[in-house]
Amino acid sequence: MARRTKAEAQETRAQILDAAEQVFYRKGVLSASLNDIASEAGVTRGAIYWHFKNKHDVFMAMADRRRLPMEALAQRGEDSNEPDPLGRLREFMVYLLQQVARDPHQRRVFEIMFQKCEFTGENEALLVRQREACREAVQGLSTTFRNAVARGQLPLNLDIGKAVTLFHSLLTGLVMYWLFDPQAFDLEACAGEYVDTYLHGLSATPFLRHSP
Amino acid sequence: MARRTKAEAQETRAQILDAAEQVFYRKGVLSASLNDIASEAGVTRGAIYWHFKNKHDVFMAMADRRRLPMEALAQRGEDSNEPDPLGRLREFMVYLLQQVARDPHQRRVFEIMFQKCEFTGENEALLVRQREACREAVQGLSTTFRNAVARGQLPLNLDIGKAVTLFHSLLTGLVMYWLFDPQAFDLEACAGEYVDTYLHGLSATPFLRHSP
DNA sequence: ATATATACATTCATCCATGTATGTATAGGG
DNA sequence: CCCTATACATACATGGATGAATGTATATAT
Repeated sequence: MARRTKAEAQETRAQILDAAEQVFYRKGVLSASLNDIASEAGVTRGAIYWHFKNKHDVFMAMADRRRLPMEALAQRGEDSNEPDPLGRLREFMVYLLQQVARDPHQRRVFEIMFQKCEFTGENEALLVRQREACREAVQGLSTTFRNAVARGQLPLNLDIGKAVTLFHSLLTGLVMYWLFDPQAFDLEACAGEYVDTYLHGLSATPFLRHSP
Repeated sequence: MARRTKAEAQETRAQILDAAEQVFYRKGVLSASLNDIASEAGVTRGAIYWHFKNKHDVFMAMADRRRLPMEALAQRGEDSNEPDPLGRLREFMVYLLQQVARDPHQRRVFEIMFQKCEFTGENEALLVRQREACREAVQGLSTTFRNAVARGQLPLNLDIGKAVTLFHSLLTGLVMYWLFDPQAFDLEACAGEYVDTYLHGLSATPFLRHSP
């Protein structure tokens, strides 16, 4: 086999990333060899080295590809014209949780990140990137929360920073716990209930308030 | 150097585990070689192979050693004579969170488990063990919650299973988020507030209730 | 006091993953 | 129609980690 057309080349690139996702999931990122990925993709290591610099490069590309398509959903609450920012927030949370429970792709990528990856050496770059992405998300969420306060959906003296921290912790914790032990509880069915408990708490709790 | 006394041998064993903790933290479990651990401990690989079967064995031993000394604290709420099970629960939660924030050892071990370890191949055994330990903990916590209900500290129709799931998710999420980005929030200072929000929510929320 | 098991250190053989260098057939531009 | 960059496959050199084998000096039991 030799030179393919450009479209075909992009196809093999995608196949390599698909294969990487599978192999990373089965063997872990560090334990997976480029040979494993190559044979899973039906190519040789040469193909991988043509499209990517090394395994780390493959890993970054794989992580990038499944960039949550949820950002759009999340940002709907940031619009100050949105009459129901809290509703959008709820939608987003439930959707995220159920998506993890339903979509095997999402689940695999999360599982790779949480359980099959060492964030060390080169890979620490990914941690840094995710940290930055997370901080941006926190900014956006803060806006949504402020909108909800302005619309009277949340108390005026709510400590938004702490609310966002709890938001993030709840989602992270539920996803991690469920990936850790899927039989422990039914994430898809109960997502709404957990989210509602959190949201209701924001209004009902005497905590999470500004001091003055 | 040659044969040491039994006490000295136990000392070198401990040194090896200390070194493993350091090296695992710096390089990740899989990336760390037994040479790294040996030189960090001031011994040769021979010593490690004497005390342990292989790297995986070292890893398991390390994980075992720092078995949370919190179990005792957690179990205080399981005693049906305890007049304030909810108080013990709160104590435990706050203690756990603050311990992670304060004790570098605890923090390192958690960070190794969450960020510097691939749960794959041999290491999956650890996941299984932790899952079992977690399920036992869930049993104990359920007892504590039932005691709290019996004492009138929590509503009668509280869905204890879901309450425990939220409990676990909240702690996991807060610890993970903070280890992921320690500058995002002050875990030590705010631990109590987050815990109180959760506990208050258990009573105040209309959710997490049994259907009948 | 001696023998033996112990607690390591040292050495060796092997394997496997990586990176690179080289080969090669073809797509696509001039 | 030809040339060259492309899209891989193949071959090779290297290094580092593992596990086992062997060496060795000394606790310790008898």
